[in-house]
Order: sequence, then structure tokens, then C-alpha cells
Amino acid sequence: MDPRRTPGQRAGLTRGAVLAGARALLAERGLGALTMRALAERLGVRPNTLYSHVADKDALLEELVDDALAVVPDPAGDADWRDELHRLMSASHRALLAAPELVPVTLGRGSRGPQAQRLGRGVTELLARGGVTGAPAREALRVLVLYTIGFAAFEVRPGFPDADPDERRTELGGTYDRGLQWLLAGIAGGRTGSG
Amino acid sequence: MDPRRTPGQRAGLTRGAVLAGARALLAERGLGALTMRALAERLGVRPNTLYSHVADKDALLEELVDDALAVVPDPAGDADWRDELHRLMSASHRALLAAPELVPVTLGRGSRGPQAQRLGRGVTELLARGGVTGAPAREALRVLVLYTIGFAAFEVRPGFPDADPDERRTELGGTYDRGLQWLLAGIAGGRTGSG
DNA sequence: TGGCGTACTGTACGCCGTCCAGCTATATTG
DNA sequence: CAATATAGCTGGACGGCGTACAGTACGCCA
Repeated sequence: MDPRRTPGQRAGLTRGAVLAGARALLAERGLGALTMRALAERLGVRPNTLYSHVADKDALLEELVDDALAVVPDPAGDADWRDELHRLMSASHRALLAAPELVPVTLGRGSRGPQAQRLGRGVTELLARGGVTGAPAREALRVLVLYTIGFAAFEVRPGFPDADPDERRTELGGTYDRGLQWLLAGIAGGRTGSG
Repeated sequence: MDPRRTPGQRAGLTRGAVLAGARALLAERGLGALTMRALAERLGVRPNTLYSHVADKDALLEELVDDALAVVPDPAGDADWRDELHRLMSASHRALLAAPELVPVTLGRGSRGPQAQRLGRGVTELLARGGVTGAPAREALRVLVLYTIGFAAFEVRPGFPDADPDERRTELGGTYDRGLQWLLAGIAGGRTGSG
């Protein structure tokens, strides 16, 4: 508890504890308050101690972002590929909204962690099940992913719609679904033809 | 040129010059290098001088973002509304890519400046011309805007596609267009029916 | 029991955005 | 043309940031 500790004495800090503390700090006080110094203080430790567990702040953020996607399930085996795709993307969307402060980071920094890659594989697999492969599949994947993250980013930003913040969440959620359906229809429709 | 100037002597700095300098610095050395101190040095001025022309760094960025959209034209009077909508969004997309470093800022900070509002009015007008009004129009506007900005953000991020950076630009540009067409088709298709 | 790896510390460096008080070149007024 | 107000610019500083370096003392294993 007390950070006043003689050198060499251990606080029993682990990498996981650092990440958990960062998540808590993020949730409670926002992205702007997530500073290495504040995180250290919350953990009862000097700031530089964090660097024994994390490469630097960027790496920490990247890991947080990727972890946020861990709750998204893998695609089920037998359902219709379009329904499944909708479910998968919608789950991702919800996962992002559950950690609103991280969304701008996601967009800004890219996120190529294991969870993001897993999600990519899932989408690709579903597309293949629907007969979409190769370059069109990569196209579709890109469109879906960025639409989802982009939408989440806007949902998270204050002041975008002029309506009451009450309606806002509901209305935006519906809007996301609508756009997603349009995209899925386009993907499915372009499956055979076009050039 | 020489910032070594006795107090009171004027550098002839204007608000426009500050913005222009910021744009140049951004283009040459990236967002990370756009610091009030660096900007001041480039302008031959002490850092605090900037605050005589700009409220703070946030305001400066916001203005830069909005200005980037100034090159997007208003919709023409007589063309097909879908073609026109495509042209408008595509122009916005290109405008954003012309200032890549600003895209993350756009998404992160929101951008409600005059240019953004003008663009919003243009889109709304075109949608109305196609018979899309009210809540569906707001939905469509949101989807189009965030798709465009979101896509630009991903295009700007390094390392997203696994291909050569050469093909990348071309392929991504085509992907943007494809997705945009899907969305426009969905918007036009949902015009009369659906629930 | 002794040595070693390492979690942790004190301290400090070089950045950052921004504020305050003062000075003076310029614009404004008579 | 002289007196005054305005406002552009400065030196200097404050508090905060991420992070590096070198040292210390604990826990573990031989």
C-alpha cells in the first residue's frame, strides 16, 4: 500500500496487475488520466518500476486494446454465414463500446495483436463459407473492420448527434446495424459478378 | 527570421501564418513533431507568442482539421443524386488523405467546424433529393461520414494490409469505393421499404 | 551459506503545454 | 505632431509527462 519502501523491497507487482490497474484507471478517470505516474501511484510503486513489467506506454495501450476484443467469440459452425458475420461484427462493436476510452487508441494505433488477428481469421473464414475469397475477401474484411471501429469511434465521441444523449445510444446502435446490413448485402451481392 | 528580437518588436505574425506554419510542419515532420515550441521556432517566435493568435493547441488542431475539408465542393445542381453523393464522399475521402496526419485527430476530436457542417448540409440535401429525409437521412449521413473518416484513418495507418505499400494505396482506394457503393445501394434501396 | 537475478528505488534529463508580468512598436486619438 | 491606448512579443517559470541510469536489497537456487 505505502509506496514508501526501501530499495529492493518487493511490491509483488505482476504484469497482469499492471494491466488490470491500467484498465481500472482508464474506466474510472479516462484516457487523459492514464499516465505512467498515476498508474504507478495507484499500484503503490514508483513510476519507473512499471518499466520492469511493460516495455513502454505504447505497448501497454496496445495490449489493452487487443484484450478488449477477447470477449468476441469465434464463429459458430453451422449457422448462415451472413447471420454469423453480423453476429461477429456486432459483438466486436459491443466489445469496443465496453471500453470507450480505448476506441480512439484502436483507430490511432492500429491493433495487430493476437485477438485482432483471431477476429480477422474468423471473418475471413465466414466470408469463405459464403464463397467470398481472395482479393474481394480482403476488401470485405477491411470494409467491415473499419466500419465497425469507425462507428464505435463516433459513438464514443460526445456531441456528434444533435439529439438528446438519451436517444443517442439507442439510435446509434440501430444505425450501426443498418449500415452493417447494407454492407453485408453488398458483400453478398458482389459475390458472383462485378469487376 | 531571427527570433532574437527585443521585446515589443513585431514579427508580423498573423493567425493565418500560424495555421500555415502548422500545416507545413505537419506535412514535413508529422503529427508527433507538431509541438507549440517547434511551431514557434519555425515561425521565428517564442512559444508563448502563439497564444496571441490561437486559443490553445486543441483549437489549432480543430481548425486545421476543418480547413482540410474546404476543398470539397458543394453538390452540383442537376446530376443524379447517387452519383453526386458518391462524388461528394469520394472528394471528402481524398481531402482527408491529403492531410494524412490529421485523420486521427479528426476521428479523435470530432470536428464540428464550419466546413464539416457545410459537408453535412450537402449530404443531407442530396439525400433529400433522393427521397431520404428525417431519421433515415440522419442515419445515412452518419454511416457515410463515419465510413469515410474511418476508412481514411485505416488507410493512413501503417502496416494494416500485409501487401506491398505500393499496391496498398491503389487497392485501398478501390476498396473504399466498393464499400461506398454498397452503402449507397443500401441507402437507396431502403428508401421506400424496410422497418 | 553464498551468489545471482531482478524487482524496486532515488534521481534526473529533456520534453511538453501554458501562464504571468513586463516591455515596446504600432495604431489611435487629439 | 505629441500623448495615449492597444496589442504583439519576450524572459522566465510552473507543473506534468515519458523514460533512462545506477544502485540496493530481497527471494531463489546451488
